[in-house]
Amino acid sequence: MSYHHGDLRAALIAEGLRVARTGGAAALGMRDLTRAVGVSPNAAYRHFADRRALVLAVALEAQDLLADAMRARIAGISPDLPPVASALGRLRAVGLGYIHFARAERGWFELAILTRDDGPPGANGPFPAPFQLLLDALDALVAAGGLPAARRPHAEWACWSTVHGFADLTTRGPMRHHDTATVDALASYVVDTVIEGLTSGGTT
Amino acid sequence: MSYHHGDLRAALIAEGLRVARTGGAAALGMRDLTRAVGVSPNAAYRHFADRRALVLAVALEAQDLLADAMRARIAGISPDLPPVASALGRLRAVGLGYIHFARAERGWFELAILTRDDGPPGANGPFPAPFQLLLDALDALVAAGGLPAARRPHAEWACWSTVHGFADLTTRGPMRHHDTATVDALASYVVDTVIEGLTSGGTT
DNA sequence: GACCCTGGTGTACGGTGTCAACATTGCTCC
DNA sequence: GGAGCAATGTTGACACCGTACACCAGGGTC
Repeated sequence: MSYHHGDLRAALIAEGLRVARTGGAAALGMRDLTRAVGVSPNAAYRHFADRRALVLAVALEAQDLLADAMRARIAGISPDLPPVASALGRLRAVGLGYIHFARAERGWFELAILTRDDGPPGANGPFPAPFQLLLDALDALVAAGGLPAARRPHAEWACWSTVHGFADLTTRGPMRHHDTATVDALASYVVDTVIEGLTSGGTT
Repeated sequence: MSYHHGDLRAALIAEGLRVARTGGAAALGMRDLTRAVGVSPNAAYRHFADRRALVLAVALEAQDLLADAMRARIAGISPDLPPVASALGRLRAVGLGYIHFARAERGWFELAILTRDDGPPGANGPFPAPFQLLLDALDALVAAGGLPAARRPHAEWACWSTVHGFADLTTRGPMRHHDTATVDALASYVVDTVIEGLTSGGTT
């Protein structure tokens, strides 16, 4: 057995992703991961400051997986649709993709929404990919004429709040054990409700 | 010092509530709590099956505190308002009370939204008090004529998703470090947006 | 007074994250 | 090609955790 591992950092992240898929962040133990990779516990400290750093590294990968899932759903939209309908479909896809991923991959989702505490989003580096997809979808909706420009500001927070809240309620919360059909129907309803609130004339 | 404690269970919960206020659920350690109360670690096991059970017991108290905060906010609504405006104000108070509590008392909030996994809400015993407040507010809005009865079903999930999502985003999520004024403004905007989506005519 | 139930104590086990000191390897430079 | 060195691994230890097991103090009841 070779003394050096080759790429221990990558191996730990890969194994972390594997076990976190079903076990969530709690399954990412220093000793467990190093054991699975076939290395002594402290070897990990050559690549990660502490457990938290390792978890965050795995979380970044999970965030990419979430973004991929959302993009895949966006790609499934029929290309020959009128602009507004297309933009609306894309916005819906962003939300429903988020929700579907949360339910299909709870462990990964738990990681994906983990945030390192280094100020507001976008302050250090670009926005996280899933959030950027939402911003793009909203901008596209404005460009297509499906949303008045005056109502664009802060719309991302309304959307993200609803979608994220629904995802949380149906994974960790009280709707955890509801059957898939019910949850899917509710997801559509909930997403449509925010979009309705966004697009219809209001007070502010 | 008397051999028997008197009411160790209550003492543990009280101390738990005290430390969880700033430390969240993670601060609820068997050894820490028993130490603080002046008792041996294993004494707790006469009253709680395991750590999880203790945390859930404290969580129940926290849930009551959340409900109290929401009720206090509801009580602050001007009594001489037209019925619809009053009902709307009450619904808003439910949402904003939830959000405000989440931000003012993160530790307690983290506990309050903890759910034991015993089926859907209401299946075993009554609904949690905070959720019941939401149901009541929605029903009252229908009674006052502010929401068509046809649109009442499932409305609670749209409301709860948005409000809970916003609470999560502003406590654990990316808006964690935004200043209070900004968050307060966004909270109103977001809550109003769902209500708008609920009350204005839609597709379904 | 003998009994047991309730609610505490002490000790111990296996687990964790992490620190400090040491060993091994491959790369670089004279 | 050998010396030196940085990178990367290992071993051992520490403090801490949740918890199982055996034991014991006190109060209530027959």
